[in-house]
Amino acid sequence: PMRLSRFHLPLLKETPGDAQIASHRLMLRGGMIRQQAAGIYAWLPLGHRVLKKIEQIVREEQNRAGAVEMLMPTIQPATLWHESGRYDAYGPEMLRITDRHDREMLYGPTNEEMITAIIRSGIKSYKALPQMLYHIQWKFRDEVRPRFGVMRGREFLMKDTYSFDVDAAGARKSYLKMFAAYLRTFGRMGLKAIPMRADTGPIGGDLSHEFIVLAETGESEVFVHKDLMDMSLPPADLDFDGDLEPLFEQWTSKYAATDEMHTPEEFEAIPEGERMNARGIEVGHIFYFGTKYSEPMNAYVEGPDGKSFIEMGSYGVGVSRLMGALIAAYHDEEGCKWPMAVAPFHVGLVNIKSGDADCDTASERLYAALEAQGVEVLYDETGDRAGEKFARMDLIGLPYILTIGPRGLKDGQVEVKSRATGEKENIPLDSVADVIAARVKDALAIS
RNA sequence: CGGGGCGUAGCGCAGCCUGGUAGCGCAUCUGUUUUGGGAACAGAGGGUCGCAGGUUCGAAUCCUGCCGCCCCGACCA
Repeated sequence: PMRLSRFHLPLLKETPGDAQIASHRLMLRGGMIRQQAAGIYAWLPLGHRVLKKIEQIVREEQNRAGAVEMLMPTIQPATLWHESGRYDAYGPEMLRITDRHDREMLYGPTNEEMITAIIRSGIKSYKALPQMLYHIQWKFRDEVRPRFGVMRGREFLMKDTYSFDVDAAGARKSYLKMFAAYLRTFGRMGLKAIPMRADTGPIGGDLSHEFIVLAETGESEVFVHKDLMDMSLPPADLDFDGDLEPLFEQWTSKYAATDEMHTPEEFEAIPEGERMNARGIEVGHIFYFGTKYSEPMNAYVEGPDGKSFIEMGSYGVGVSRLMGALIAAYHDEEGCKWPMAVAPFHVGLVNIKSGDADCDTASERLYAALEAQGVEVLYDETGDRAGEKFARMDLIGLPYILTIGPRGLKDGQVEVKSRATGEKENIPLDSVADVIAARVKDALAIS
């Protein structure tokens, strides 16, 4: 709960010249981010709240799937990367740093090496496997060309999970858990993310998928079977330890590929009315890569048949990029239209005539009542003009905008506007807190 | 990394070609009148013109070098 006058919310009426796409434009105009260098952004209070909401949904679904949270540092020693051979292989995308003792360090672009080192020193027996660990941490990749604001930043927040299994069959199970968890994660945010087969590199097999949200401004071209658009999400009580093969089969039997994995003959075999050609944003990527790191880094377990290298997979979600994808999916000319699950506040409360004793009293009471019910409220108690207040609320895109003014108050009514539909209704002042609280709970319960 | 463009007040821009006291709109501050969907009027404040060097009596403007940022391509959570 927050009073607007105390919140740092620097809005821009005009669009900064360097923002080319809607999500970037609205994040700047809505006071969510400010650029500090090419591809590097400060997260202002409003943007930070959304980022934390996204992060929390990702976290809950990881936990549900049985992954365990930890936190690895952003700065890593180069020694680990020499072991895997990637220090030389990674190239200029990796930001290399030298410390005061002339030691080679780097700002982590990913964490396979570090987590492998941690596991190899912490696990000796095959009985300790499987394990799945994740963290949500800032990464840095010195992209040749950062662009589209937070969609392709150099610094970005990523959730990365790593799985460790005794054998390939176990690794497949871990992979399927993350596959299911990702479907739920993106679905809960209101995004339709479609898993698409991805390049598995030298490992081969069918165990790499990109999760792609369809959006006009997406960076990659995608080809999908229309049926995938109507697929329902795995339920909240999905048994992650049960058999996930049918679910995997259901989602992967229909054609879905990005341009680099696209096979036109196969796609054109689908009846024309069922084909879809669109653009998309990659919000997640899962890999099974076997012993690619465990072998060079000598991460093994002892089993009945002697020692074996640990079978690994890694699973990434672009948390900060998701915020851009969400705006791409939910906005109009006036501003953002946040789904309840990721909205920075659930409702905006507008006192349209602050200074008027009746309006002030009613607004303060409603503010307190909503807060008491756990509703997150941004309360505009400023003396600005009505038009500015409404435009501001539309721009930042909170799901409900409650307006208290002399006109409605005369009849004991509060105007409630849904940002998503634009519909307005009047609700009695003495019941509006209950009604709205119930709706917010409802919207959040869809998970 | 190739190609293109930009850098002037918090934001959006003009001025540069043709050198001569730094401009406009929005925002901000003060006052008055307003107040139910981005108010009106009056006044005010705010600038190392990206940085450095050069040419010139004089440089935002011309020349050289550097830095930063954006766009298009090749590459990627």
